[in-house]
Amino acid sequence: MKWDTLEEEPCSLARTVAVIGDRWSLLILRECFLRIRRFDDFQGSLGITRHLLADRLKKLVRFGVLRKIPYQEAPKRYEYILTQKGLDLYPIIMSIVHWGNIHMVDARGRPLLHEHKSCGKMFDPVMVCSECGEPLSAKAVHVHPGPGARKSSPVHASARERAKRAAESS
Amino acid sequence: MKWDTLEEEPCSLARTVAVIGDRWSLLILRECFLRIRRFDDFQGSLGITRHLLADRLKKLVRFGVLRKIPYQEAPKRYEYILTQKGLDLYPIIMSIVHWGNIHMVDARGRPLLHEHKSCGKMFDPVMVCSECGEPLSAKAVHVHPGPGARKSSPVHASARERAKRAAESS
DNA sequence: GACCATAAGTTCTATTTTAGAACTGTCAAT
DNA sequence: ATTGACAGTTCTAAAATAGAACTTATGGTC
Repeated sequence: MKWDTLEEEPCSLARTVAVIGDRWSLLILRECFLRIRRFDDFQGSLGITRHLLADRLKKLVRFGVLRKIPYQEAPKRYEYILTQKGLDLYPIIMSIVHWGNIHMVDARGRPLLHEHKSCGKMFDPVMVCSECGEPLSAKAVHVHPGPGARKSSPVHASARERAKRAAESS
Repeated sequence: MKWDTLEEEPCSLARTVAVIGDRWSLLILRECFLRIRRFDDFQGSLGITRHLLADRLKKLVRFGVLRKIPYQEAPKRYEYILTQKGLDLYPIIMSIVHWGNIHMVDARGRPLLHEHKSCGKMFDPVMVCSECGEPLSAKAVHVHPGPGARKSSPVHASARERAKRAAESS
């Protein structure tokens, strides 16, 4: 599968993965949320090769996640800042950080703590239902095909076929 | 940077990216949450090469995200199911899907809709503060070094150096 | 008994991507 | 005139991926 076929999949996860589904994009975005904006700062803090950094920044700009803003003329220099579309990635970044905090920390504990300015407390992110406000778990969610679903979704094709065969043979 | 150096970074995001930070791992996990469990079903629904699928499943088992459970003897066959550690990835998957629903859908609309069984309504996931329950935004969060932080964090090294130079020259 | 199917991989080669380092161009300051 | 900052580009070697064929174990069919 090529990266550009991924963008066209009838699946919101696949399309998002086409944008952020590689390690460097996610690490670059982490830096963006930590107020890093310039090429050499990304390069220095991440240890990414300059070649790949240029490539990934270009991709994130192309997808509208980052915007190139000039911060000086002569010589013309740009910095990369998050668009609203990019800022909306915050729940993804935070849920990734939170999972790492729970499952991947060593004996020394968390590398970073997060303070919620509104309430002044150190917090963890919690994902809740927009309708009832209760915390979400995989088991409490049922999936339905939406208007953008593919007629015959490939997602369950072979599992469905096995189910059909089982039904026929009984 | 190698994948295994990523696991040891003093950053919960980097460590999580070492586990799920490639397109196939995320797509495999999507299938897991849609109740796909078997090798050929993953292969058929994703179109991933068998080689890479075997490799990624092995990695996810190694990290304790999936567990191999025998479902028949003679010949011995296994299926892959999510551990609790794997189930805890749900907020990550959901926030990725949600971002795609908002920013990457075409004219036809969302491929999938989600129903919250507890309240019976179609919902979107919302990330809130564990302490006050308010929705989170990047701007309302302040980051502090935690107990597992590196002494001299490389994260802001060059930005800090620039700040220092600016201070000295003024 | 020979032949086909199922399931879960493994092996092979060609292509693509990435790592690592060096190089380019523009301007400012010394 | 030289040095340094900044934002890239170019180069080659190493690693990862795609795509297809092959393997192993078993059960069922002609």
